Amino acid sequence: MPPDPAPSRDADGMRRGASIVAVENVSGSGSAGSLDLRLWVRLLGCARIIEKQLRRNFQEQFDTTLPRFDVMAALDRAPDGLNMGALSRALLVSNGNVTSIVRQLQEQGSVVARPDPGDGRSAIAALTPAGKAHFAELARAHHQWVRAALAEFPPDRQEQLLSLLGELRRSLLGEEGE
Amino acid sequence: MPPDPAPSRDADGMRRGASIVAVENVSGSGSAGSLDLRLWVRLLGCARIIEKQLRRNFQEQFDTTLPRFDVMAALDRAPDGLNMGALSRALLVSNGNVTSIVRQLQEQGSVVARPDPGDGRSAIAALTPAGKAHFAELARAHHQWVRAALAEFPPDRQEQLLSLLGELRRSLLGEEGE
DNA sequence: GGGATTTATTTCAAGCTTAAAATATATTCG
DNA sequence: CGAATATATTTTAAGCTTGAAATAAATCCC
Repeated sequence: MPPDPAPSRDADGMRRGASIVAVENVSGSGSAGSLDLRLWVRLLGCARIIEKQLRRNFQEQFDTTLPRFDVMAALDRAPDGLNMGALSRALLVSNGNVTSIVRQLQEQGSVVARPDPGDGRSAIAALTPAGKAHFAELARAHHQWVRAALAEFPPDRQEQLLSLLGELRRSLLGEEGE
Repeated sequence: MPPDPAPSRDADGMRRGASIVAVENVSGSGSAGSLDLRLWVRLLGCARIIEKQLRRNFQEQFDTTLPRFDVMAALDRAPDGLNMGALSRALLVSNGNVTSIVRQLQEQGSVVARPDPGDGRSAIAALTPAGKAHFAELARAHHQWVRAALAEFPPDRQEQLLSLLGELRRSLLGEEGE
């Protein structure tokens, strides 16, 4: 039998957070890459660092996942429930994806799905009381994790960044209101 | 037989790009949510919008994926090749993940793995000439997509955002050099 | 009413992702 | 040398993700 009870001293099965990072200064002219490429790489990198922490926290502290949290959050804001299509639109994920996540939540008792009286094709998913309570706990922890992640980044910078990202988002989407 | 040859008029199996978006103003005090939560949601949203476009472009125009591109990019910058561990560290993904992506690239002829003469445990992966050529094409397209995505966002804003994200990244990581 | 079309959802195949377990090869040091 | 330990990698189980195909129910319109 192996003599070490250590949980995992093997290779590194946990780092993550940047993917495209490797693209930094590739295919560009100089060694620094072009402005737009560098911006994209850095944006993705920051998002992944935080996302990774959140995912890990959800897994370790609540044995759940970010997508499940997303679905619960959407349902929490819809007291009368939502059908699959509405959930899919709210979360911007594919329809088939919602199916399996809702199934998980049903199995764990956080969600119920009742047939839509007005449309035989749809069922309406909603949080159970237990699900609502569970979500409240998750949301509190989630907010705390985000706060902790951004704790060293001063509020005035946060304001600036928020505003700049708002501009970016508008330019990425329609640019309506030019 | 169904009379329409249309590729897909069914439900929406493609939207995506924000996930956590649903959390906007949840569990907060007011309707706007706290600053840090809003910042996080917006950051993730922007990253996903671009990421999604890139992924779709890779799929549709080159029948490949972002992770495969990442591995090729890392190998392109290492003329002598890299072993799995180095790749895993460079890309910040798990070791097991690299294994399967490299396998795909080997099967498609873009990568070869030769045994490391100095270490029997390692094999060194490197781009083949065909892989190098293919990557050059992919990188050109990738840069063009990023440029196009950010085209409406003015360069001075890009500079500002780049710098602010640099600060954010530093604060997320060590904060070394305070 | 009833066929054609549209809409809501599920199922499916393929691929990414991780963490943990399993292998296999080095390295250390007694 | 040889056992203990460390390192490199693969395999595996579980879950997310998408897009396409398959159902099934509703709507349109002749």
